[in-house]
Amino acid sequence: MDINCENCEFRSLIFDGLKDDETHLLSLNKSEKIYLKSEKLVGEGNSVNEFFYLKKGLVKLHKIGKDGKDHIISIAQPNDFISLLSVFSKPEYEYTITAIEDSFVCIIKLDFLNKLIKENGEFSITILKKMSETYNNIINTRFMISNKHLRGRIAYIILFFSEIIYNNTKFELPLSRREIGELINMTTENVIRILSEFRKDKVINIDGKIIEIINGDFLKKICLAG
Amino acid sequence: MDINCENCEFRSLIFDGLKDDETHLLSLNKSEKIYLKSEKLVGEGNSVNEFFYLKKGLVKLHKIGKDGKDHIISIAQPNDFISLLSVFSKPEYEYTITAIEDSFVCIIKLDFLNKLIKENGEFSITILKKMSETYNNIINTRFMISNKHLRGRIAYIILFFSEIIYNNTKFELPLSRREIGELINMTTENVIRILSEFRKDKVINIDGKIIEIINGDFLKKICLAG
DNA sequence: CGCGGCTTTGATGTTCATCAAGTAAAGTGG
DNA sequence: CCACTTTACTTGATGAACATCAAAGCCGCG
Repeated sequence: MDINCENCEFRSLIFDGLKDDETHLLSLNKSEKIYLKSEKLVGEGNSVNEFFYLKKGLVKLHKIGKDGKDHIISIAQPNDFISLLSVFSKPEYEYTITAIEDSFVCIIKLDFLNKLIKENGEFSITILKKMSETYNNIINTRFMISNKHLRGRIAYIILFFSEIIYNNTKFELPLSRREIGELINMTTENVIRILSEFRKDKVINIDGKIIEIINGDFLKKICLAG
Repeated sequence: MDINCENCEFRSLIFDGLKDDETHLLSLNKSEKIYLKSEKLVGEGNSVNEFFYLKKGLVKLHKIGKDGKDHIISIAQPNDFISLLSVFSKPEYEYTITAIEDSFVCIIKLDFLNKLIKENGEFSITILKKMSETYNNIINTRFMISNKHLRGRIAYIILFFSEIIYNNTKFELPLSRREIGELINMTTENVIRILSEFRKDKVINIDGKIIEIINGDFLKKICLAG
């Protein structure tokens, strides 16, 4: 399981900036792990001493609201630093991270990462940029979703999985209807209602969790219109 | 106007970590400026080559949505790095920043800041932490607001200005009713309606933009209840 | 003085959550 | 492997929360 980081095919642009000796040290300070679908990587309140890098799979970042219901903050995909949100500001995770597909994760000791940042100026700039992008992405997405009507949100989420995650007009939803509601702020019933509506209007085909986009232009129009 | 950074009374914890010669260089690479209420510091699309640090006053970070309406993302207060959101990930600002009170700002050249980050490892960690906090704060606030009913949102915003910004149960709102709506996602009419309701119920006093909290416990209850 | 922007209140309609009820699917224990 | 329980999915009916529309008063400003 333990691959040398020098040859890691997944090594992101971030770690490409490291010097050879640093990359070698990285090999010694990381571990790798597979999490199965619905397995928890970290829980809200867990102490932060590692840094998770998603190589393969899909995870959700979520948190229980004061209403007692679960809310999904974002979906992370391969090459994302999935613990970026909590790692520098708090001693404990503010969110729970759960695999929504079988996921292959690279785990780096936080002490080592901090050392790298302190010693390698270029690397620290790269991390700053990546972090800024990650956060901006989340804020922009949440902003967009909260300004859409239900039909627009469903259109958005279908296009998100089709274009951003699976790069295919036909794909299997990694989330239940309830989870989709938790992600885009609507009730399970309405998720189903609007999916059915799109099916009746021949915008998509639905077969359980398999979604196929028939009229992508319409979805894009609805998504933009809000 | 140009004060040496060594003696700057506003110098935040961030810059306290600098070495003496770096602090001196900071003096040479910064300028200071006063923006009057409703004056724009930067506009969406402006190129990012400076870093703004708010010494005194209050600014809003906002952006035009696809609906053509303005939306306020967050309010920044003294000691905040107000351009933190765009500065590392994009060549242009994604948001507009406008003073909502007369504001005193310290402007640092971005080149110099990048140099500091590369050369001073401790400083780069401090910036990472500050950035993480800023972003987390925004995400948590937006999350909280979007999960509240209108009355809860108004209660929240009154408490926000009272407790976080002005530290006083009586204060002058720096925002118009419309802007409050833009900040907490509701229409101007409903902002007014619920403020009036709170006034009738003797929860607050209103005199134009002057708000005085009478029943703070009730506000806290409503704010928490959602 | 008149115009536009801010504030206020009331009436109306739409969007959406909630409630209810039923079917299908999936996990659990004997 | 089957009965049992739970969880996911689905549809319809109802009502609450909220946006929109309309109208009027107020104030600052050219």
